[in-house]
Amino acid sequence: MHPKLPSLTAIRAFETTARHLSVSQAAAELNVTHAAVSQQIRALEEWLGVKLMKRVGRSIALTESGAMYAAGLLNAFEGILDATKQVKAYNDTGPVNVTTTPTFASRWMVPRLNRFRAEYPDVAVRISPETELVDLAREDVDMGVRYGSGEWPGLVAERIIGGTLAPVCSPAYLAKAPPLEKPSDLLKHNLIDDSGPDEWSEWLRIMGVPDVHLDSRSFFTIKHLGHQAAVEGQGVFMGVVSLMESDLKAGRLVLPLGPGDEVPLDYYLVTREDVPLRTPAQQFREWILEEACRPPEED
Amino acid sequence: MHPKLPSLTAIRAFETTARHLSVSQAAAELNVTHAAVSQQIRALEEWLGVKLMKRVGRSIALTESGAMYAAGLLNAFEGILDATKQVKAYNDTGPVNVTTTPTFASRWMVPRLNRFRAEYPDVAVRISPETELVDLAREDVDMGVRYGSGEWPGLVAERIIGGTLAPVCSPAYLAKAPPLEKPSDLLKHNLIDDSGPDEWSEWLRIMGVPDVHLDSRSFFTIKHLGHQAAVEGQGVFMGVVSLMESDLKAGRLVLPLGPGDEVPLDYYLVTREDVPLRTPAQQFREWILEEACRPPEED
DNA sequence: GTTTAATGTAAGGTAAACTTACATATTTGC
DNA sequence: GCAAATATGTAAGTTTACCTTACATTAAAC
Repeated sequence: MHPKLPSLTAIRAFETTARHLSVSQAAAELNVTHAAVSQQIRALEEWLGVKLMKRVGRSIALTESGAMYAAGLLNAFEGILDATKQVKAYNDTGPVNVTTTPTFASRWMVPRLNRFRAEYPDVAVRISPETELVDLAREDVDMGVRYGSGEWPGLVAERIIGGTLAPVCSPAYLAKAPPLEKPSDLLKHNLIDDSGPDEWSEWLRIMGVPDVHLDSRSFFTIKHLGHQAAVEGQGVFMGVVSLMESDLKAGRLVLPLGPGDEVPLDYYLVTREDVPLRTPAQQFREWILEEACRPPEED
Repeated sequence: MHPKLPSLTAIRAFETTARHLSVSQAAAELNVTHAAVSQQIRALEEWLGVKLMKRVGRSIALTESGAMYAAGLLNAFEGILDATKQVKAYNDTGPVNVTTTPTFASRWMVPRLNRFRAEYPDVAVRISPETELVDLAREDVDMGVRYGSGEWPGLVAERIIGGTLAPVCSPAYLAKAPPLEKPSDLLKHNLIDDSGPDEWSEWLRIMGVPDVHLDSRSFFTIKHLGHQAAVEGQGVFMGVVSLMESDLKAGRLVLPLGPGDEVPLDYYLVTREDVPLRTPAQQFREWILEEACRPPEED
């Protein structure tokens, strides 16, 4: 009995040539000579009994049958390539790459990492604090931590901690500053901002202080260090309560207005829906989700 | 630079083995020895740096990675197989196979086939009159002629001729039989049927003769020869007007009640939506559609 | 415990695939 | 319009990837 499939080498030679519409370029891609490719195509045509390509001037073109065949094969080879990439990625034992916001990294992740290291000494983890949102489809990223509603298309989001926002300041600042008893009082204070004015105005709008026109001069704009500026008594900072627990417990910061916002934004661990996590990343994911349930500790 | 893909021979060996979960069976399918397959798998595992299969007792099983990889490859190889089958089928110059109803075949198709033969002497055509509906997905069928509404999922339907139904009988029969002036008169006649009672009762219902209880004894049931029985004066036959044109013109049959039905059923040429017609079938299709527009001729 | 039926490994053989070399065809440039 | 440049096509010879043969290993069956 005849085999069901022609030589795979021939099929690949044809597919590559069809993609480039050039025997020479195909040969270059396959690291062989053009003669090899040409012969493979001829063999395939003989096996099928069908002419797949024709010479047009000094280049080549697909016949109708060839175009049909190439379309099908293109798909199939892409499938093989994808599957191969996926297995290799899945078995990559390199460091787990986690992209996250700078705040979450420094206030939540880093303080706990030593516990992970103790539990899984063989798994290397690389935390990349990124100001901008990183596309998880990037090959060098295993997972991310995002602040938002938990709805991201194509991604699986698992809640880590609440994202309740509240204004905070140091006890010293509160003592010597103007009264701060209701949200609208905030307008007379130094508002520290480390990302953009949106957080403040959004929060004020929700708390019933509408039509606030905050121009950029209303702020200390200190990139990524707003929290520290608040501790040092430079003004009022808008922060995520669950990321300031240790400062609140230690009395370095206070909540003059109490936590009261209902913005439904939280911190989520996000992973790709379509690609399975490789083993070390699975371990890190499980650890994070366990850690998220753990009650906060004294420090 | 390393090639992007491992040896395709190795990939196929692995895919086949994964499908059978047996090296020996895979070897049998590939027409090689088990040792060849075993070595190919080992080579693939080394190339990937990933263990894909493990020995379990005296047979083998897939590892997690192996299962993942096999699933992707299975798809891809099926794609290659399908594409290959399709090109071969597309370029098959064997006879065009047309499945159709016996009536349409004998009354419309066969009388015109000599014209097709004259136009395309190299294209062989095989008409298969089938009482039952034939699945067009069958590999040995290029197209079909079906009687119906023109709506079939997955199929392209192109109208050939109208399917208007009407009772017919021979002039001699009409002369000596009871009067036949309105539809309800039919109940006193010999009704010839060659498929089942449905056509008659459906037609009578539409023509405003409801609640007719026709039992099988009301009929001459003469399989596939009803038309001829009518010509011979044995009773009234329910036929498709456009398939009886020559008899009507020649006076062998008459329409005692005139053509009057509005059943929206016609004869359609149907082809598969997902598979392109091979060249000879394309030619036959075009010829049929041209012929459908042609005015009827004397004979 | 021997037999049987599967997979794994190593050494050597062979055919498929590749390279080299030359032929052919068409576009480009002068 | 002719030579040069740039493609692809074909044939003969070489290489190497793949396969076979032969034996080892393992576990289930009897």
